[in-house]
Amino acid sequence: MMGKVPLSFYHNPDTLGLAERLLGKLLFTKTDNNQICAGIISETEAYLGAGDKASHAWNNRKTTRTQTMFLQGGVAYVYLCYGIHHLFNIVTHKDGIPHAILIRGVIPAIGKDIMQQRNGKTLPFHLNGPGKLTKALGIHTRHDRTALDGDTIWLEDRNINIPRENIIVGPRIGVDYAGVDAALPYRFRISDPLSFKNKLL
DNA sequence: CATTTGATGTTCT
DNA sequence: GAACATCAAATGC
Repeated sequence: MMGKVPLSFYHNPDTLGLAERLLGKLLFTKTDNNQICAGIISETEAYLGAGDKASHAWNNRKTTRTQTMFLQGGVAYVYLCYGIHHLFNIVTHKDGIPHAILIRGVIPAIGKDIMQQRNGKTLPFHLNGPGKLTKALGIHTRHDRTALDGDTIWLEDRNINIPRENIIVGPRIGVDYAGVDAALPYRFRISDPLSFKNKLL
């Protein structure tokens, strides 16, 4: 299963399973300057829509912003957080079910010089933080609703397999407002990204 | 070290 | 006008 991830992958109703399987896949962008960058996904969070208080689409709340999440899986949901950070999510599930997966971390892999320019100074080995990777990859709120089978933002599977014992599952970050749902184990991350440094690419 | 704060803009009440 | 799926720099021990 090499190559570009097909739209059908994102139509899967098992959003939690998808969030885990995204680890190790490559996130590609070809945005502002038409140059290709990619990073290995190292951290994700699942947001399960209507029944999930931490989700923007909790209780099927439909607004201009959240409409994107109600689309069929396989499009980008990009929104602005705290006035500064553009956060990138992947919409999953079928049309009308507002599930999404937030990408919280990547390991820069391709086009690192471009990513470093965007980042300002140096480019760390591990870009941990949802606002940081979008900056380095050139993802902007203008990419909201971008289909992930095009040539602007897409994922590729390069057979990087993350063993189960190297995946840490835990509660999501920054969602304390969500009451009991804040404690749900919907966050997935590679336990020690540094240990993969030599195996990758 | 840990903790607080300032930046900044869109959305929702 | 408050809140917000954040981050880096400044401040306080």
